[in-house]
Amino acid sequence: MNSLAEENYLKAMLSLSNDKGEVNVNELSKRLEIKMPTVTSMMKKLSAKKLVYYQSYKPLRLTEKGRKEAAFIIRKHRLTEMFLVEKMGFGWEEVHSIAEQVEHIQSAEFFEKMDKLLGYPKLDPHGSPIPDKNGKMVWKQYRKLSECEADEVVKLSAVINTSKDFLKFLNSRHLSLGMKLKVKFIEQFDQTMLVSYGKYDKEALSHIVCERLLVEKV
Amino acid sequence: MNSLAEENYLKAMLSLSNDKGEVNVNELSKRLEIKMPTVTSMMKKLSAKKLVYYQSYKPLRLTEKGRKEAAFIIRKHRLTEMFLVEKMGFGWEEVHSIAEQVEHIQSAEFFEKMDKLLGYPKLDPHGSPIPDKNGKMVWKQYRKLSECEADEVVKLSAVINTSKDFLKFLNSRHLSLGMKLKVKFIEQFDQTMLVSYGKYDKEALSHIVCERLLVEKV
DNA sequence: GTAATAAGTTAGATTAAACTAACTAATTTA
DNA sequence: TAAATTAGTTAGTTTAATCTAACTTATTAC
Repeated sequence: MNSLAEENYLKAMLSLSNDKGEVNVNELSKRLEIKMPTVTSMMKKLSAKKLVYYQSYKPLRLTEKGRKEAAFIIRKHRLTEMFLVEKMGFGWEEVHSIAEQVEHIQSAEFFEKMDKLLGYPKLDPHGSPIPDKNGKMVWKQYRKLSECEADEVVKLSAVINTSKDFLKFLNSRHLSLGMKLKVKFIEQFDQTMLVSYGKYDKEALSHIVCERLLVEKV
Repeated sequence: MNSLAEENYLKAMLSLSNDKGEVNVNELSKRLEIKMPTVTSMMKKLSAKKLVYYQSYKPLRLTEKGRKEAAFIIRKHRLTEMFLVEKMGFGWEEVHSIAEQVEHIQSAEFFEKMDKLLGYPKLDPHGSPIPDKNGKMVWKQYRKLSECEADEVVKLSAVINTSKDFLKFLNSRHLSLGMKLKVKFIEQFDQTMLVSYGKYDKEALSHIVCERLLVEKV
């Protein structure tokens, strides 16, 4: 059994690891808001538990065991977010911090029940994939809205940032998943996009925002 | 904010305190399975936080603040048990250990939502009262089945022990809350009771069991 | 009412998970 | 390529929560 702290390291490692499955101590340190020496010593501990490959000054990698345990925590997190939205009536901007706590509950049946009640969902309320019971998780091939060109029409399918503030901002602009967006104009100067969707004809969305919106072909 | 450990001490204190609101270090130590010196030092800490009145060699008492915080944790525990049974399809024997973890979640809205979805229940699945938002909790005037006399007819309204084993035993005898029980005979030798209920005519229930069944007048 | 037992406390050690200060290795830049 | 910067490690400290051993106070039993 892993401690709460250990679970948080594993989860952060999986969500930060690149295509090679590598993470740096520094990145982990920033994400977890824990100083680097503490991260190093935890890596040695997780290495002793065969959850992480650790070699001094080399990038960190999860072992297969570590990756599975991390995926299972993310599974619990995302199932919880879905449950909170679908079964308990929360808004998508409210669920992250609750799920952050619920994900550590030790009870396979609890999450099995959620999964079943939700009808075995594949995506969470922010469009992120829910890992399956074997720890398998596949991201669809989304593009960032910021990478689209003028006149393109796309569907908003996921958001990168799940912070309350960002999601409240999207709510205030009546942006939600599944919506069709049309890029009307891109300001060369600062990459601001003018987008039409729903009742909005030329809504200005900053580059910062457009980089966090994942879209796919309609 | 109180730590997980602190919350467990507060909860145990409230559930163990007698009519005078007193608990002993020893009782707490046994309930929490934590050695007495550790309990003493935690009491000093909680005393510094104005949650407990502590004087060397005197019985322990919660302050009003401590009592409220303890009641709120018990509220969260019992709402969770009710939610697990009513909304997620768990059996009453399965919910204790999950609720033991969920009760520590910090999110007033989460438990407000549960409460609302459940229709503001007054009792949990084991017949224990759910403290209200002000920390008020009143036990109905139940008697133990073991205190009943032959020929009495009563209603099973609550159980004292919520351990999985005990509740599985009750399940195996098809005993559940709300059931009408008739005491047919009491064995003087060992206090075993022969009880009729449902399809059972003379079911033998040991003293140990009868002491854990709370009943009221029909 | 004293001796035995139970309950409670004090002192000091341990472990997990964090920190800072100081050092070393790797990478970037001029 | 040498210097500066950034990343990573080592050593030692801190805090929360636990423990054991030894001691003190309170209660119970004869």
